Amino acid sequence: MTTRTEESRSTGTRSAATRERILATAEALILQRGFTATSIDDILEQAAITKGGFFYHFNGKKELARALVERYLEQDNRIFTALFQQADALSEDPLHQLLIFLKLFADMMADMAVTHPGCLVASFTYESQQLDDEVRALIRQGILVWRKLISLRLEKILVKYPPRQPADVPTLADMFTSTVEGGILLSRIYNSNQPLVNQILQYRMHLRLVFGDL
Amino acid sequence: MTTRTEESRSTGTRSAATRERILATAEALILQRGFTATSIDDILEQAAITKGGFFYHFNGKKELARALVERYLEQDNRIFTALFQQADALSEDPLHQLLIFLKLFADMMADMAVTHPGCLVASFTYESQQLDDEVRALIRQGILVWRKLISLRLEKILVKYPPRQPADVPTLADMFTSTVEGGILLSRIYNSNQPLVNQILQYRMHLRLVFGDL
DNA sequence: CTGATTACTGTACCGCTGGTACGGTTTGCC
DNA sequence: GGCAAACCGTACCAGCGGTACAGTAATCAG
Repeated sequence: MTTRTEESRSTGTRSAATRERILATAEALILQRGFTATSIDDILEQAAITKGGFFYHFNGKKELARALVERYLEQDNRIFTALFQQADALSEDPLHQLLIFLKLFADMMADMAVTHPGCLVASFTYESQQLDDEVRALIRQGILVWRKLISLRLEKILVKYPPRQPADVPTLADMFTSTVEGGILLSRIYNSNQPLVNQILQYRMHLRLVFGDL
Repeated sequence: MTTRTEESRSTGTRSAATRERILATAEALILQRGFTATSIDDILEQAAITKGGFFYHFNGKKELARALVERYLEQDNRIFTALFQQADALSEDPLHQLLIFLKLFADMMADMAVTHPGCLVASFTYESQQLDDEVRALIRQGILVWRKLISLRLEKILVKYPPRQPADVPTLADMFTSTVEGGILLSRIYNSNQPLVNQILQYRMHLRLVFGDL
């Protein structure tokens, strides 16, 4: 009955696979419905696991939330790192590297089959009261990582390209996060990835204008 | 016991006052905790009303949501209209009018005593599964109004100011919404209004750069 | 092959709360 | 003083998060 998808043969990875199945299912459901609106029973049903099994892996819903945020930030980090590596391989110039990264990112969003499911960080931020301080700290940490990622590149760019207007690096870096989160919201409302893609490209144009590349 | 705050004497405005009290309380709570996580009982307690009284005014939680969105969009509209009127009084030039509007808006956000409570539109978008199609339509409608408001002004600007780069009006208009929503999210996470203000001003700078005002 | 450990299943249960319903009571108004 | 509108009080129930635990299947060490 429990249609196991037969991943992870051999070693003791069975546990990890189940855990991952729970996390993936929970993330999808929470992005659709929100954290509070997603019951544990909902997750159990879709993940084809029993309550006992669930509580074997997680002590409760809050610990699930914690694990979800950690997983999400790690995933996100992997994606960004990969895209930056690609971009860095295509140019030596710090400005062009960042511009290429943004183009690659926009392309990736455009190529998504379905509408962007949303960002767990945003979803949790709007229900932060239901989560522990620890989870909130994790989220803030994640945002700061994104800020740092872009900031480092902006600093390098500043050295080479005098900005057309005085540029505040943290604000310009935060603008990336702001653009993505705002774009995702628009995409959810318009039910299409296009707005998200457009906003990312607009942010890209902003950087080009600020650093006199146009 | 029921500490009525003794507003609205005389005429049959008692009902409207109660209704408004419920709505205001509900909005504050929902922005803090999220829609699903806000129980009717929570609202009853803070609004000093009983369950019976509540259901006299609203058929249920979903209808409350509907009323909240309507109220929110109306409020929002009033604020934007007022700021635009102020801006239009200060300049004849379409570009400068929009720039002044953005400055006024940024100032308003900066002057808020507490951290921006969040946007109901965003909050509901992330829990849209719990709402009727009607509410979702309302939200989309609201977003489209904002787009239109800015688009009309951008069109006028385009006539006078040739853009430095080909400008897509809807995308540039959506960028306002995206900036505000993204900024609000940042402000919630950083627990300060500054990021929101900074993002609005950065959007303002983007427009200045695009339309060659710098 | 065996036995121990891990990784679950299945079931039964509990306290609590969110949402609904509705009969009764107060208040305002002609 | 009578009639609506506005509001109170209470009762009800499904469903939630969480617990407990006995039984069973998979995995691995020796």
